Amino acid sequence: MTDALLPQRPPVMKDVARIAGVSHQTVSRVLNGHPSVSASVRERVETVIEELGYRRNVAARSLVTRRSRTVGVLATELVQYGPSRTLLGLESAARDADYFVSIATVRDVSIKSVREALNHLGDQSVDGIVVVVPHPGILEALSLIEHSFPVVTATSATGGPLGSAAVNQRLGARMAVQHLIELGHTRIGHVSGPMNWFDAVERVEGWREALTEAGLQADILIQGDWTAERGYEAGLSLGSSDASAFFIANDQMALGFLRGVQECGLRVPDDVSIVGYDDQPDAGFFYPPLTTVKQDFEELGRRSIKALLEQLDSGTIPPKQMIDPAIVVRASSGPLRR
Amino acid sequence: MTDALLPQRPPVMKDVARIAGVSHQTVSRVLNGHPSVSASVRERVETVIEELGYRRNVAARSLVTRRSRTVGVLATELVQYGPSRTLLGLESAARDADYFVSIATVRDVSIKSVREALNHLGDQSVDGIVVVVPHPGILEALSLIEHSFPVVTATSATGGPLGSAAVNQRLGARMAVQHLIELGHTRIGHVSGPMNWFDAVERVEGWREALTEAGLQADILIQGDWTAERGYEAGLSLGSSDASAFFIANDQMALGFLRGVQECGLRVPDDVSIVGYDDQPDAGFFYPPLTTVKQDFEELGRRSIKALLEQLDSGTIPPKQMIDPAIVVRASSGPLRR
DNA sequence: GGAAGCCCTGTTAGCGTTCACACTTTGAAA
DNA sequence: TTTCAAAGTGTGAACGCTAACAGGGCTTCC
Repeated sequence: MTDALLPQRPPVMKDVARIAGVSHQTVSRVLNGHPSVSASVRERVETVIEELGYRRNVAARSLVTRRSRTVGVLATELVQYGPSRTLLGLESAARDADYFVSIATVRDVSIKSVREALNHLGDQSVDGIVVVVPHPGILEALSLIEHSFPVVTATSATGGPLGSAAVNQRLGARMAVQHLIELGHTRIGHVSGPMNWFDAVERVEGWREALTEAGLQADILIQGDWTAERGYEAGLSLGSSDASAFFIANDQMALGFLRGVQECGLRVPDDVSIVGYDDQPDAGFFYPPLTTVKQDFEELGRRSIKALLEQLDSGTIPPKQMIDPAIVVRASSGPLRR
Repeated sequence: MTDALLPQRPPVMKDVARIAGVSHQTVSRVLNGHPSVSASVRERVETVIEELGYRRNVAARSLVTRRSRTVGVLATELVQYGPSRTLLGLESAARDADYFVSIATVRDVSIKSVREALNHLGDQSVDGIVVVVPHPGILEALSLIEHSFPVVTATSATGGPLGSAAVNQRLGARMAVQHLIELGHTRIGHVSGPMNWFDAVERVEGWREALTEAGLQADILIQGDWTAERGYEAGLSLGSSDASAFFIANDQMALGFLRGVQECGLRVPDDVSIVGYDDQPDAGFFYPPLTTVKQDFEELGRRSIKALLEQLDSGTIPPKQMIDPAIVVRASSGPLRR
């Protein structure tokens, strides 16, 4: 009765219903786009909703529907270029589909921290999660831990039974190596990422395949860890190999590698050609500008959400999505000089 | 009765209560750490909770408490080094405090997109939000839009009526300039960020203050936009100034600047000294390694959450937190040579 | 010995939605 | 005319939790 004049309480469905002269259920129907509501009533209700600034209470809604319209993002290394861009794509696609995005990061790949992160997301009763953690270790942990929601991965080209979107990193690596072969190089080394990353494995495989198919040896392999520091060390130690070109698994390592190589007195690309991976925004301003492989990580995020929502709607796992890379040629790679 | 054997339905409070032989309210009390529960009952209930793997339903809880235990993060430029690190800190602090983190990004600074993001977070009835968007424009929009939850900013040293944590960027800029003055430089230029960023403004101010206090002119100012490309252009145009040293507002621009300067035939640091800002992970592997200012952005995130939760508990706005920077000296800065 | 207090526990009533169903009205088919 | 279906609308009961109150023991005090 009296509550008609208490503006401090946000309006609820009943308020809308009362003012529009209908039942709360009709308001609900309008809100959910139910077909059997007459046009005139629908319009009247919508007007009142607008006037009152009514917004539906998600807690009450998800209490009864058992859906939260929230997707969880399980992430790590959010500071790395790829993952952070992916997150951006995830968020915008989720918002477009009227979903919320809740994040949980893991600091390490232990079962314990994955379980904690999963519990955290589970507590919020997310409808599904997207894993932006590119370690097989995580997927293993995931398969060991019981969970009640669909999981989609947003990373590499391999990957197991889970629905996923992926950037075709193997192809990207092949393109990089192909480019070097076309320039006349025959001894092409690789500085890889840590082998507990899918991305690293895929890029190694692509490197190896391209060389083998061209009848070349794939025997100069240095394992790195994505950091510029490790790339620098690899560059310094280059003297012990006879490679005239290197494919480096990411741009940051390539940056360090460039410096290491140049400190040894070698010139890039005259003495050694270098190709990176990621095309992070400043790769064009390395010294010299870096030839690298570009991936659309934002698109990866968007497709992952799409795959997850499809899985949520249909219950079936949609076919894997592949996103193709492109090579960006700059000054760090050039023809072989002998 | 019969539902004791239906494992597909996740257990609810009543199930725990029944098995433990208490009322559901007692279970609730145990869960919420209410003092007046006897030790024996508490233990019994906890055992059952453990056995059943019971987890409390947040939707039901927040329906009645009108709190969601969720903090919203309003962010943009999540790919930039500072913001992405800040997000990491935010997430871990929030999780420690048993809060969820829900993100909403804005692509531009228009009132429209801020309102949309705010509505999005509001729909989820977040308890408060942390703004990681360093534009005054956003704060302005924020103050124009009606919102019903506390807001904390995580950025710069100035900032208005809102609670906040901040990195002391003015001090950081002063330290950078101080360092150059100590090396004997008297003509010190600055390449700034876009002036619609607090961070950019603060760094300019710090630069200006340090110079003025030393009795030096602060008249060589180039406006940039954080990108390496713009830094590169600035570096190329350096010829038209008589500066022997430059303070660059972030590392990415410094990278481009380095390259531009060197393309002009100048050597770093022999002909010109350069100091950046951020100490992003690969700054030590630029060519030459970059002297820069380090900020603990993760700590910034943590303190922001702390400030927000305090505000949530006490209702009062806690005093602003300041995080001090540190200078990291590398090879890109050296004594003045005349 | 009874009133008063405390500690612990249970009962009841919401929170704001959606779901399942029941009820009217209308129009067409029988 | 009667019958039935379909379209539109309303009613009541969940959903799983917490808040407020109510009660039953026990001690304590006059």
